[in-house]
Amino acid sequence: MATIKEVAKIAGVSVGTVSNVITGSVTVGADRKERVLNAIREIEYHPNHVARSLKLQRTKMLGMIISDITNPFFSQMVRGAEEAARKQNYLLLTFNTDDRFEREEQALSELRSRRVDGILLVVAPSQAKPSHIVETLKAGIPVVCLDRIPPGLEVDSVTVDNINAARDCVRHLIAQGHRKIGIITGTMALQTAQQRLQGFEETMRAAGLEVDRDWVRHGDFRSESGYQMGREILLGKNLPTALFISNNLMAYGVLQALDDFNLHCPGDLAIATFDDPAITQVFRPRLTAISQPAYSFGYTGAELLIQRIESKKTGESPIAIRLPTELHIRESSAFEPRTLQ
Amino acid sequence: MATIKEVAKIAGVSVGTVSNVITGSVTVGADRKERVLNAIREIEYHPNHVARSLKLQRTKMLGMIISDITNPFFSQMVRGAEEAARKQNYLLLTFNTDDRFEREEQALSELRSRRVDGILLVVAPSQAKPSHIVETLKAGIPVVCLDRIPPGLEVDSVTVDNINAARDCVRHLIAQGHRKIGIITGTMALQTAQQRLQGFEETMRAAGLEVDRDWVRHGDFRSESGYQMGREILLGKNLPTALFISNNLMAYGVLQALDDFNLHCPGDLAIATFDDPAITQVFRPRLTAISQPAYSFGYTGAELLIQRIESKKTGESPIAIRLPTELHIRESSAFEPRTLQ
DNA sequence: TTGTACGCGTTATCAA
DNA sequence: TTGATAACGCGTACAA
Repeated sequence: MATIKEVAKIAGVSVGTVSNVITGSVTVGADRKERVLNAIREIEYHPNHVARSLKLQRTKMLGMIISDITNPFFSQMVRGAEEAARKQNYLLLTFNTDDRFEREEQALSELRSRRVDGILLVVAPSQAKPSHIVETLKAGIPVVCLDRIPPGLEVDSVTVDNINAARDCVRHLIAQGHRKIGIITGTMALQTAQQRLQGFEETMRAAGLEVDRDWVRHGDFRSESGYQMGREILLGKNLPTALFISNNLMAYGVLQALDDFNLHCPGDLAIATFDDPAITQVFRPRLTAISQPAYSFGYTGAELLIQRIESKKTGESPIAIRLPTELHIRESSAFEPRTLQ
Repeated sequence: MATIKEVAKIAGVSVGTVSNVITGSVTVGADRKERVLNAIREIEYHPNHVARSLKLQRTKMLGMIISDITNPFFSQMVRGAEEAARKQNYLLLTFNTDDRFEREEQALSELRSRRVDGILLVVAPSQAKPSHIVETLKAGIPVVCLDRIPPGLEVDSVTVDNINAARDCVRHLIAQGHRKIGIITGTMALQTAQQRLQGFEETMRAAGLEVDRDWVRHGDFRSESGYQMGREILLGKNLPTALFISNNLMAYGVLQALDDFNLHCPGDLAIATFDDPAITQVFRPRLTAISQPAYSFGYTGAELLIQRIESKKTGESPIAIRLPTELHIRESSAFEPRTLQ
């Protein structure tokens, strides 16, 4: 690998001059500049970013910790973050935790060793105090939490209003004619799951509607749990006519369960869900869904993070960005129970 | 940020000893080791990986260049690569090119500056000679091409047998009773697109079936092009009964087009496609699809790449790994034209 | 405007 | 087994 020294030798100038040409911070005489540029091209010199990072004490890398890139919600998020990052010459180092706390700890530790300039974090569920995050912050590494906020932590964040989104969605189900409505929650250790449940319960209570205890099931945001909970509900004696499901993956699981029983949506069970990836929209049933601005989560989060990094303001009060959601009403939430047909 | 020097001072030993404790390469006396470990914990020392990289001349980072993480095919691939990488303590630096050649060049250049130890590459379509890849290889940075092989380049690769996969799929359509079959190809500058078309044409010819020129459309692997080509075909006077589509995204586009015309699959137009992401399988219509081992592309590719890196065998003849595909026959390819009902 | 020399935090070599 | 020290490649004072 060519070094700055070799470039200097070929161009017949000093390393300082080459460096000045590259960074552009200091003006260099036109002739020398020319010679340097030629030398760079000649030996295909690529500035060693590792050495530069060591010297400058910053890597121009952002760490990004998510649960699973395979979930369209997160792949959109990563895409958004990457785009915002690249625009300011940052690169992304991505980790999947599968929502496992140990993995998050490992990722954070690794990222600190790698000396990333900041971290985008979708926290994993946990009962433990988020001391690993606190320590990271204390070490002067900015962290922006995306989608979820760890309980009892003051930190920059980009979120949505889960309570209101859930409320609107459940109201819609009621307006459709549904009275017997159930819910599959996400991992209850997560704030988002709690809030979606809260929105559901408040709305049902306000409408004076009973919720059978069998209709409230706690999943973990993965499709297998949706499948499992869906089955359990369908095996009950008293069936709801509609289900509010706390994310897309679990909704797919429920659809799978319906299929097993040879049941249909919405005829046998109506469904409304969080998350609304574009790819599913050409298929049937069309899902009534609360769309979250997944891409913006990443984009906005990265922008905020970089701002924090470059302004070096530590100890500021946390910035909390709220992004809007939107309820898309489609066929899966229709009220058309079989018995009426 | 704490340094190894501070650890040494606190533990009352030399930096060399601390280093030995950390890397574990040299045996250190039990008492000193103890003291070092305590000091590390006390000041929360995280070894500076940047400095280590500079010294060791390797970063334990892999570059990964794909077209779009948002496509489930690639997110699976990235996930696989990440898992294989982490198993051997490598991290992934990911780039989306949107299949644009300039972005690929930028990415490669950036990755070389970052001194990644190797690169996983899904090449973008291009007429140009892949000199940027050749130069990278020449610089001693191993590259493994995933899914697609750039024309005229000897390089390690992980691919599938596109010709045979397409052949099997088209044979299935014929066996179903279809005689009027069209195709939407991918970007024709890409080997995969060419091969899928080739498999299609060979099979049709072998079966003595005519292919209307209007039924052969060239897309670009993105859903918009599937939508566009789908519309054009549906607007024609002579309609095919089935369409072989070269990837998942374009298939969604075609479904969208069918929807616009209030037409149904497979009743009005049967469909078979490349790629088979799990999430779509609970929806209708169920797509007849050729599943590719997306995860394995990444996993196997990363393993191969790391092997190359660590064995340092340069100038070896390229290794070409072939992964199996599988045809999943579902309802979207059924032969049940409306006129017969 | 240009060149020299130092230091960023490690690891490896060598001598003790 | 341990400690001192020389790189790794770059950016940047500082001197010229």
